[in-house]
Amino acid sequence: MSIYDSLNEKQKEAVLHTEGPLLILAGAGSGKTRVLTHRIAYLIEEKGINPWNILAITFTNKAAGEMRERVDKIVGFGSESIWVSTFHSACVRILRRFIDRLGYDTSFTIYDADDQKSLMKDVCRYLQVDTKIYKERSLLAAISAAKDELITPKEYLLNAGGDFGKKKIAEVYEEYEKQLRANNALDFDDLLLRTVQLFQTQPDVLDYYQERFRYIMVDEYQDTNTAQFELIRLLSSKYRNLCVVGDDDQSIYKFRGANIKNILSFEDVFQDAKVIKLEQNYRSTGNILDAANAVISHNVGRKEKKLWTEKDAGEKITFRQFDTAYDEADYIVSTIKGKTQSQNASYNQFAVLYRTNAQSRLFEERFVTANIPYKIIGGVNFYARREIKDLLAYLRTIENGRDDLAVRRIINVPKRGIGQTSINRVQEYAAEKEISFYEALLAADLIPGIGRSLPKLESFAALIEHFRAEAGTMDLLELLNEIIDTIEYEDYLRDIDGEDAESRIENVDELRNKMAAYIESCEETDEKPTLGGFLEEVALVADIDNLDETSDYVVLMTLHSAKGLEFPYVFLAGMEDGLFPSYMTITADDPMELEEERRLCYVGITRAMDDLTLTSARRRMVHGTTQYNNLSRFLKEIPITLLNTGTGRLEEKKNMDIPKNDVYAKAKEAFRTQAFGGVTKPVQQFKVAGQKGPGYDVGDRVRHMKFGEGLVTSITEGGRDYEVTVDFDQVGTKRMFAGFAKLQKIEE
DNA sequence: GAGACGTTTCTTTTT
DNA sequence: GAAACGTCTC
Repeated sequence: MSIYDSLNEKQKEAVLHTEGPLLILAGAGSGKTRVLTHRIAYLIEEKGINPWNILAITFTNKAAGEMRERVDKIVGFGSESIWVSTFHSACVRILRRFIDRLGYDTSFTIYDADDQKSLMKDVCRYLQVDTKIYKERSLLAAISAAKDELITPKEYLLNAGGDFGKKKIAEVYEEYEKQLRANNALDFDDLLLRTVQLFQTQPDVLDYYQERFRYIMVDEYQDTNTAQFELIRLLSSKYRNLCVVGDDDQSIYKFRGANIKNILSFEDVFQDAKVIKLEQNYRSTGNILDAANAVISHNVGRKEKKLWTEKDAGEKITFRQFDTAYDEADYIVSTIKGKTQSQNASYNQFAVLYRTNAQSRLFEERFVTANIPYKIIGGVNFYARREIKDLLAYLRTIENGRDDLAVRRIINVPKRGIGQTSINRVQEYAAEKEISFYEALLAADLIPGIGRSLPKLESFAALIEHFRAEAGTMDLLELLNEIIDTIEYEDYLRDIDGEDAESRIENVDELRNKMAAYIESCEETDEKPTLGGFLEEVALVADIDNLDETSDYVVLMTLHSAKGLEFPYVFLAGMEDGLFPSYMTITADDPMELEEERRLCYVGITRAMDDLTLTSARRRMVHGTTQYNNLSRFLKEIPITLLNTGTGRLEEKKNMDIPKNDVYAKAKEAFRTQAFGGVTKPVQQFKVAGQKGPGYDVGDRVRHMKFGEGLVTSITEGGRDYEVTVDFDQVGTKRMFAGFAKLQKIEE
């Protein structure tokens, strides 16, 4: 009996189809990782393909590690020469070797979101862009979107036409690129973009990798963006052995540039592509699967498929609504406690999923009080913490003297009496001489007007030079310790914030551990540990990579992070309109945004194997104010027969019994959300109850001819008419003019 | 140049 | 409610 006999017919078909383009539409829990690993095994063992010629791309490092492990088990040996990695790490590996062809140094630095923002601030200051009008964040978002689509600054300008805003973005984009290059740095999007450019302009490099990667597999294909698509198209265009696995129903990264067309039109681009659907689900019970199918069927733009299972219907899905988010957290935590006792479940069988990272805090408190081990995935990345970034900036400065951002970050950390004025002088001098900030520091005595700061600058430069010299002789860990000791960093932390100091120092310790782990992993693969290698690994880890299934803790994370995982018991918290789906998507003009949100819900439901619990709260604190939310519309898409609600129906307490002043808070909140999403208008005065108005007030229930009943959340005077915002029960929040809307107040 | 204090903005999701 | 930002004082 061969290992392939354990596969079902469809899975087997996918494994055996090795030549030419192949699209596997794999529903949630249909065993796609199994297919991929068996396919790799089949290629090596039955087809005699050299493992060296196989490339497998996954979404996270964690998935890559698991795949390698599983292939290891089936194949025996040779699996270490398969390339299993994420898009980003594959690109870094290629660029470290060839990026000099594009005029960068191969020791380039990778900038994270934080670095990007600092750089963008510099750019805006330099170009005198008003960041009140053009926010750094939105500029970066626009640039990132452009890079995902492989659009260069010049092309962006051409596309802008007469649009002033776009022309401005093009200008910023160009300068941003210039500064990245000057710093010998790449941002995340660059990693993909530059690799594509490398392949486009260097035929010999492309040919080298085409020859190497004769068999390519891409997991989570529905989440690839245009740059990633182009990358694999180029790589696979010679041998055409491209196998992509994805599920259009699980596409949840549109905001990051994922192009769902990549999967929906795969067959158009690769005309001879074979398509295989995997629809048998091995993960969830019948009820859970029915609920998932029911929810996702509300989406219009999707490839028709229906998951089925041989499993029993299982327990009904539990739903509970609570007064507050605290009650919700209490319920979930005590239920977990209860089930570990009554059903003898272990903590690592539970996951709590939510829409936004902010929701994790309440749970964290409760888990601590209940003394239940837990792990929060996501939120503030470990490597984004201030103390870690400081130390990494030292390492980066040692590694890449052109990384101005890193140098400027640490020039006065710990305090050396070097202030903004001196930094600006150095900066100006560097710009004038067209040298890096650090080079300017080395010649600080030539900087005009530097005055009394000179000795401080010189001693900082000497410090870095000292570390550089040591970097040549010491091993990595010694170097890190030397830095921490020399700058007396732990004392510095105690100085600046007494209270948090200890946890920050623990983080510093953790950084040492991470470095030690890196060195160890190098020994396993016989690579030489380098500073560059460490910094690279650090730049590309996602928090989810730290999830360890063998440790016994409850996992808390966002729905996005949960993709690809499964748990026997799943809690989906915060099932409320306004939170999930978010206000952004409810009020968006584009209905596709709500569909993406629904896919996220589908992802959440399908994480559960045996037991799914949905919860919501009537009120919760958001941004420091109390918000009142109705039940999530997604809940109502689940057939009531699948739910155990305690009462047999979806109970919905209307917002009528809310104290008046809270209604105002909500109204204000709603207005702000509206103003933020739409055209920015000066905030107008809120009408106070009792004054002349359209015949109803904030907090009243009204009826609209088309939209039905809803709650008035704000009324503002807009010139000749009143502008009314109503949260309708059926269609969500709408803003309209009272004169046209003809709203009828419902008397209670 | 540094620290204290008040004000404003933000949050959807992440490699 | 926190973090980032701006302003003021020493």
